[in-house]
Amino acid sequence: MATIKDVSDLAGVSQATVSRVLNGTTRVDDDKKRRVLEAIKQLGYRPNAHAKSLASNRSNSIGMVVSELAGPYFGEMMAGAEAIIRRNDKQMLIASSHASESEEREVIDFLLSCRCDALILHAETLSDAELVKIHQQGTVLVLLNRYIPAIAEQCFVLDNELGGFIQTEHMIQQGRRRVACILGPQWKHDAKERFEGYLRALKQYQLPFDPELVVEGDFQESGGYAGVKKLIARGARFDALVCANDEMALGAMDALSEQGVAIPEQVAVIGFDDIAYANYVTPKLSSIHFPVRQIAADAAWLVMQSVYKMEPPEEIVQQVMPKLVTRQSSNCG
Amino acid sequence: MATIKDVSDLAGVSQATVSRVLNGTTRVDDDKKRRVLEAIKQLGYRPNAHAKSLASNRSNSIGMVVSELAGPYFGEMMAGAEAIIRRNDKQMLIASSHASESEEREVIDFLLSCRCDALILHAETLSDAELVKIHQQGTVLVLLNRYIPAIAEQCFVLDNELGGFIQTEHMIQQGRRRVACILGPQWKHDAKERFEGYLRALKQYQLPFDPELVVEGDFQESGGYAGVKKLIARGARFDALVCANDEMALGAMDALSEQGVAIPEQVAVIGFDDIAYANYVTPKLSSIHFPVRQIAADAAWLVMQSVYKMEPPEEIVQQVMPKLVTRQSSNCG
DNA sequence: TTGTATGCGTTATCAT
DNA sequence: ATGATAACGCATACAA
Repeated sequence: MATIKDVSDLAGVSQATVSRVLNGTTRVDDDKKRRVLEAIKQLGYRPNAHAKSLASNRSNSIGMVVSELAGPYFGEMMAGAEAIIRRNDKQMLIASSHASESEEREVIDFLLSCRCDALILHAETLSDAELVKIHQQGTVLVLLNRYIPAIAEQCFVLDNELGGFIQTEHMIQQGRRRVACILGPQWKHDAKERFEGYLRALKQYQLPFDPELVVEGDFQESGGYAGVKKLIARGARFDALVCANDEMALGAMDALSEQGVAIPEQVAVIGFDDIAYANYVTPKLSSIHFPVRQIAADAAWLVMQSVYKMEPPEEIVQQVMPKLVTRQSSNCG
Repeated sequence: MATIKDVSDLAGVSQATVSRVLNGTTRVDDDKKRRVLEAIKQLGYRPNAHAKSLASNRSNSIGMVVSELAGPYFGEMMAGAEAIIRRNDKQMLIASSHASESEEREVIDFLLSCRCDALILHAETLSDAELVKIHQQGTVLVLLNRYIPAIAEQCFVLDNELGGFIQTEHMIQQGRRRVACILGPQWKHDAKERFEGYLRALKQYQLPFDPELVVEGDFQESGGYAGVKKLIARGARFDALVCANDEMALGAMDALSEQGVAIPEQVAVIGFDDIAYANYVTPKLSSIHFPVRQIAADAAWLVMQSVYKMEPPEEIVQQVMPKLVTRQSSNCG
């Protein structure tokens, strides 16, 4: 592949001049400029990004880490960040960690090797200390759906506990008294917080906590399906089902239908995240709205601002409040 | 950030020696090796990927272009490729084109600037000639869901026409005679081919083609919803609905339910792609199985093979046959 | 086994 | 405005 030297030779100018017309740093004689552009086209020249980064100590790229590349939640997250990054003519490098600690460390290492100008992380497994350390070593980083007091200014979060509370409270206000719950993996911060919200709601409305009504899932459809099967197998009786995310709620609804349980008449169901498909199942799924796309976009803006001095069009919101979205599955359709 | 020189200084060896223990190219004295590793840890040294690529003329990265980062179809595609790439210790760079010609060209340019060792493309807008040209210029590239005779060995495809035929035939075999169809954007290759399959099925079963029964959508849920509204508005009568993808089918089912139309009793519905959610809507959606994840994985293997001489565990399949998956929406639940 | 020296393709700092 | 030339951080051929 052609180099800048090939271009300068063909155009009969110095490498420096080629670099100048490429980057527009200094004015260049119109005639020479034409010759350079001509040579570039003729040779099919493309600047080598590696050489550029090496020389300029800027990669113009933002690294992003998500748990999975597939799935509605992370899809929205990636899309939200990318839109902003691309709008500002930067590039985004995406890597997935599969929520494994070793992989999470590995991909962050990779992105640091790429000398990303900043990192946007959905880090689930790394310790607070480890993340703080990366930040202290001089890497600009932003955290999604995770709060670490020491670097609070870098965190973008939804109040998961309140979300869990709202879910549960909604069920109770619909007149339900035996509210079952399918939890997310309890080692995950958000899953745990959502569970805490569930507990607080029960307490506030003076309903007894019954461990028989609670099962832990994996945030996947299959986990929700299995969760309902488990509840039924243990003979649990419930008239409402709070799910820690929408995907499990879909699986749960599938299992309930299979058992001939009417939703919401016999069991009201509510999810969390408000993914697009919540609106396309029958009955439509009530949920807690989690504006992931917007949050990720705001996170990207924070990076644009602190690294490249670009100004965001509106205020950046780092703490967003969960919002109840009622649909048919909780009898409000 | 620390450089290789900092490490060699601290360890009291030459830069070359550090490079050697890093890459394991030559045997290094155990003691020196220890000192180097110690220095690396102490300094928190991370090799600069840019310098590495520049010096070795290898980036160890595969570029991937998809139309969107969000959505079940591309999510599966990315996940399928990434799994294989990461298993072989290479990295994947993802970029999205939003199915716009200028953006598609732009992101490919970016990936070429990154000197990716190969490209995996879901290219919808670029001309055959343009893609062939990239290939001829020496870039290893692989095409997903697109067939270009000149570089057939680089193409991974599903027989979309046959898929469209099977969809339609299935409806007819269910005893339906007025088969409506919500098309994908007709400038897209796959959407057009699927439509051709629809037409062939009608012909083969001697059903008249009625333009009133056909609307063009945008491959999104909202497009499917709007499509049904349009059909109803124009007074079209139909007892089956073939949708060019699942997402439009979900939107269509939503619109039908809203109108009080019973699925499948009054109108049978079938989608295309067999996304995960097809199994979680009510009634469950019949579809054409499109193993995107597997195809993308195979595509990645082809790259691994041709660029890095890695051997795939099984045979790489570049042409896959569409497979009918019957569920409740077509009365086969 | 180890060190030295050169080159990779740019940008940036000088002169001119 | 333009041209040399020295970095940038690493791999590698060559010498020792």
